Order: sequence, then structure tokens, then C-alpha cells
Amino acid sequence: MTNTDAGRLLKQRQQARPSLLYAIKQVELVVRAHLDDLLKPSGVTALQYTALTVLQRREGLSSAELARNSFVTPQAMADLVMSLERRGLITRERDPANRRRLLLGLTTAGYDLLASHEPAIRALEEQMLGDLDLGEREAFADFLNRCRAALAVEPPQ
Amino acid sequence: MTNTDAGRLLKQRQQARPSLLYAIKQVELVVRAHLDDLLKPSGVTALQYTALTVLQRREGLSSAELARNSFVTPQAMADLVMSLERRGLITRERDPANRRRLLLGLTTAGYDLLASHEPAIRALEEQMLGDLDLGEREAFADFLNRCRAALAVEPPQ
DNA sequence: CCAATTTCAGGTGTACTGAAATAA
DNA sequence: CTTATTTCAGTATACCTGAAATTG
Repeated sequence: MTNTDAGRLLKQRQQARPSLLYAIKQVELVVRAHLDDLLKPSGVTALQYTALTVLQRREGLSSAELARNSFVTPQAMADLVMSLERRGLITRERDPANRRRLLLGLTTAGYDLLASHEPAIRALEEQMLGDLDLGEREAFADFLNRCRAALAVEPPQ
Repeated sequence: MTNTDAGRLLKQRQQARPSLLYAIKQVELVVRAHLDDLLKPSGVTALQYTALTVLQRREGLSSAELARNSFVTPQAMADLVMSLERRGLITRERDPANRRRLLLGLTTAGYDLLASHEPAIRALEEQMLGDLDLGEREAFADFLNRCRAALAVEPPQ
């Protein structure tokens, strides 16, 4: 069967129910839109905020490790890390055990920024999950973790 | 309590379990990384591919409607739409009932492109869900739809 | 010599704000 | 007159490839 044949068949049945891949993307899109609105006043993007929350949980990561965590190139993460450093939200210090690496950590300003947004972020998550009971939330988290594990070579933490 | 106090408290307990917002973002990140690799040979980005799948399900949308569906500005979507038209994957035709609107539709080349990638996309979804049985998949889809509905003013479709 | 981290250089894609033209 | 859609112009950020320097 040629591609054109396949295309015509697809056009004929015209169904193509939305996939779970698409459903995940849609939820992520609407979450990001809300996050952008929420974070705009403080001048950090959703991407920068996410990087800060990762550093909060795993202090002492290098930029390269952070890049692997987010599936981007080390160069792309370097841009983000430098802008966070310029804003005074993170520090970079040579790893004494391996002088190639620059270990990242949050400054007090970084912690303050996270703390100041925590209530609104928590409220956003609560709005998203409002309809789900405790058991459903646990199942949801479990599904997401299993999906990530099934696609990732190395699960982040 | 000042922000600085909150920041210190957060630093002290050092817990901050990953949120469901973050778990969703992580799954979306790893899916997008796989999608990019998959689509790279054909020269379309994951965003362009997603737009094509939306048009496949809902032919006759305008660019502005597509933009609202993806929570981006009409200008941002116009860029994407024009590049799809330049590649010959979609058509734009004046809506006879409302001559402001340009209705979007897939060309045969557009359908062929979707059809040629369908098996790999389906395999990617299967790899992601490999661990989940049928009942869990239905519950997962249900959770995602309820989360989107809880955050979106207007559910797409 | 090879691998990992960082940095420099340059290019492209994405999405934004602001503003204007057209049509309902 | 107001609103929606599209288009034009300019800008910032994000992310990429390629290459070089440093260290292990």
C-alpha cells in the first residue's frame, strides 16, 4: 500500500480519535498557559521556574545534568542557567572533586521566588485535580510515572 | 510571614515532592523528544505535526481557532500555518459565509504525511502505555480529559 | 587518546507585543 | 462603533549545530 492510498483511506473514514499522546499535550498546553499568566509578573518563564523547582529538589546538579533531565542539548540549558544566574536566582560553583563541573544551587532570592509562587501553583494544581478524589490522584501519578519510565532511558531521580 | 521566611522554611525541610503538574510536564518532555527524532527526517516539527492532526479531525478550522486550541496568539499560529502552506501540506480558502476567515484543510500531501507517520506514532504511544492494561488506559484518558476540562474555559472539540 | 562539561559562534524557529486593514 | 480575523513589523527567548578549551 502506498502512502497516497493510506492517505485516502484515512480521509475516507475521517475518524482518528484523539490519542493519549495528544491528550497529554493538551493538558500540558493549558497548564503552561495558566503558569505563564501566573509567573509573568515576576519575570520568570515557565521553563525557568521548572528548572528552579528541579534545583530545589536536587541541589548540586550541573547544567549538563539539568539538560539531560529536560531532554535538551547542554547548550540550550546553558542559556537558561546563565539567565537565572544573571537574575541572581542561582549560584554556580566549581565542584572540588571534578573541576570541569559547575554545581548549581538556589540563592535566597531563588528560594524566595519559589516560596512566593507556591500558593498559586498549588491552587492551580488543585483546580486541575478538583474533580479527582485521592485514589484517582494516586492512580494518575502512578500512570504518569510509568509512562515516563517506559519512554526514558534514565528516569530522573 | 515574609517571603524570605518562607524561603528559609522551604530550604529547611528540603522535601517538596514532585507535583502532578511536574509529572505531566516530564511525560510531555520525553514524548516530545521521541516525536522530534521520529519526525526530523520529514522536516516537520512536533508542533506542525500536531496542528496537522487537529486539522485531520476538524477540517475547516480557521487559523485563529487553531490558535485558541493551542493557547497561543493568533500571530504565532499564523507563522506555523504559513509554513505548512508553503510546504504544500494544507490549503487556505475564503469562507464564503464569512469572508474574513480563511478555512484550513489538508492537501493530499498533508494526508500522506500523516499516514506515513501513523505507524511510528502508534508504536510510540504503545511503548509509552506498554505497562498499562486496558482499564488503566481508559482511566488515564478520563483523568486527562477531566484535568483539561477543569482548566480550560472552552474544551476543544 | 577518549569522554564529559563548559563555553563561544552563528543560525533558525517560536512566540510575543503593537498596530493596521478588512469585513461582519 | 465595536469585534473578529488576518497581516505586517519588530523583538526576545529558546533551541539547535558545530567547534574549541579544560579536565578526568
